[in-house]
Amino acid sequence: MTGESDATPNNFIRQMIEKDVANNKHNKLVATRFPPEPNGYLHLGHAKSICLNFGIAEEFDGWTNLRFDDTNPDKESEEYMAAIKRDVSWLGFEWKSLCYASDYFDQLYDYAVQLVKDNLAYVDSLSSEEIRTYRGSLTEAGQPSPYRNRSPEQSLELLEGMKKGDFEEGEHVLRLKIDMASSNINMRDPAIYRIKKTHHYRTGDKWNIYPLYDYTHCLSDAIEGITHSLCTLEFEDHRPLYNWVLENTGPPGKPEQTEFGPLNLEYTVLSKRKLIQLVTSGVVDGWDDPRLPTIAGLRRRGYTPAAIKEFCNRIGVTKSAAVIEMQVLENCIRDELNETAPRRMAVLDPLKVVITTWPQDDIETLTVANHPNQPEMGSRNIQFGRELYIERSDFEEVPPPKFKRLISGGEVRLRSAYVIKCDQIIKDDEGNIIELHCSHDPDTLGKKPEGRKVKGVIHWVSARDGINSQIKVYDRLFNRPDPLAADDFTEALNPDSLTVYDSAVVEPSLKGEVAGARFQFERQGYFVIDTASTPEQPVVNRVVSLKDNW
RNA sequence: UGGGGCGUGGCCAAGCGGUUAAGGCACCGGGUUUUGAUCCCGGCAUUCGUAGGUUCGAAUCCUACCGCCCCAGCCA
Repeated sequence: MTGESDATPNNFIRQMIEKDVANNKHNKLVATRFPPEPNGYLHLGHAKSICLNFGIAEEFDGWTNLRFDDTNPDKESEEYMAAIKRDVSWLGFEWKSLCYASDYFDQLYDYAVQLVKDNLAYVDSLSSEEIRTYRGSLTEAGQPSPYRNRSPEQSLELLEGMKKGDFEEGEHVLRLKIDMASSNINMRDPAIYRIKKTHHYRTGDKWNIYPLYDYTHCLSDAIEGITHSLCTLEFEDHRPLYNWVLENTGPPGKPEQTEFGPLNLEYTVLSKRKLIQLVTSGVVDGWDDPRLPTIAGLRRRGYTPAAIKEFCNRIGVTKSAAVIEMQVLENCIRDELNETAPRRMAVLDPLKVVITTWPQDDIETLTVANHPNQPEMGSRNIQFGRELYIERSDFEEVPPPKFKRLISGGEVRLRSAYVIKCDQIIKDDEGNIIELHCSHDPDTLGKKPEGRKVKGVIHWVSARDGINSQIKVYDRLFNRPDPLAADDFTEALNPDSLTVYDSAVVEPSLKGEVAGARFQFERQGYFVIDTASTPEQPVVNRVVSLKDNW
């Protein structure tokens, strides 16, 4: 692909790992994990993490686990797990092991029991509101819970009761005993187990308590032998806790957490919570709506794994909170499809043209290259006849300055065919242009016209042979670059994010193309055959427009 | 006003005491072109948040200040 970054992506994490390997750290092993919670579909932000985790392990001959962080059965589902697996695979990555945090529930519980015995954890019986109050604030130290000095024996008994289901949700919680006065709020005796009597899709009804993230994640990393635990910036404050748990439980592995900046993209949202809101409210048509920055949405939109990976390369990995412009993403898919997509012609908004100088029933077969600079992509035949369709926007009665297309009395080149001249405009009673009568210059097929210059070229489709297609053109989902900065982000939704062209006409060669096939419709953009296509009528999504410097 | 981070052109981002301060996206020219695309050529930071300091030499080291992001779930 043109423009593809040739160098290995260099960033501070890669440099750190390179150093680790050189220093024989972790016995030169680079083991990473991609640990999504199965509570939604993956999006571009996850793609960045996936490319980083799988990419870096691959580069250093290590491995990567896919681990579901399934510690909150209230929000998680198997549908999401299936979608996540499909998306990671589609991106082209292979995990070493498919893991689940729930696989470690027994071990996690054993470690918790040991922490209680070591007087490093206790059962607190304060309500969640009381715990919040006791925690203090950003500027005030917290106060110890009255239950903090409960004896290990008593805590153990209560913990056992919590596990067996003797208590109601919220009655007790298991907390680490660290430092209520810590300037890092995460260290003020964080809860590590809560009572939750929810059925778990993997462990069934075995557990009435479920471990929390800070406790689960580091131990899961250690148990799996992860060496480099890469996560986003918001967990930076959690690193001391991550290390505290590992130091005080002593699992076999010694993973180290390193944080990088999350992805932000203009004119969209990359937050599972916000995305789920758009999906459930019906603002968009499911998780794979082509307007969404989900992997499933991008796939349906016509993006390729290579383009998404290239995007991840181009944006880099740093510790700053970067906001990437949409053009960076768009240019990745343009660069790829410019090279690989066969060219076709399609008219989204048809305007009929009658070539009055062309005999009524004559048909001429034209052989047209599938790609202007790649002859190896071959050619196809298209029919030229008396009646054609051109794009309504390619004709102007009162043209703006520098308009290079068809005007009254003017000439224009029909792409791969003849130069025509507009002789007459036909209008209906209301004054709408319904048809154009043109004459053609028979001496302009494959050659320049004699004695004059025709600068415009427009696309067309034969009225007799063209087939109807539904073409969907997408625009940005939000009309401001930072929708989350609005009081209510749904108010920033772009009402014109989808335009459907029901009477589009495409070359007959598009008939029967399989979903996922990509083309360039000349002068317009790159398009992909949608899964909703039927053998009779192709349904086509616009991936991205061509650049338009006019 | 506690703690943790981040500040290099419009947006990303290399840079790791001695370089004319990479590269991509965007933008502005000019050339080729039967896609206003692609491609090609050229332009685009005397300066690295600001102010001091160290040094023969600072985007890189030190100090202070300024700005922005994250943290007070029994979410992850």
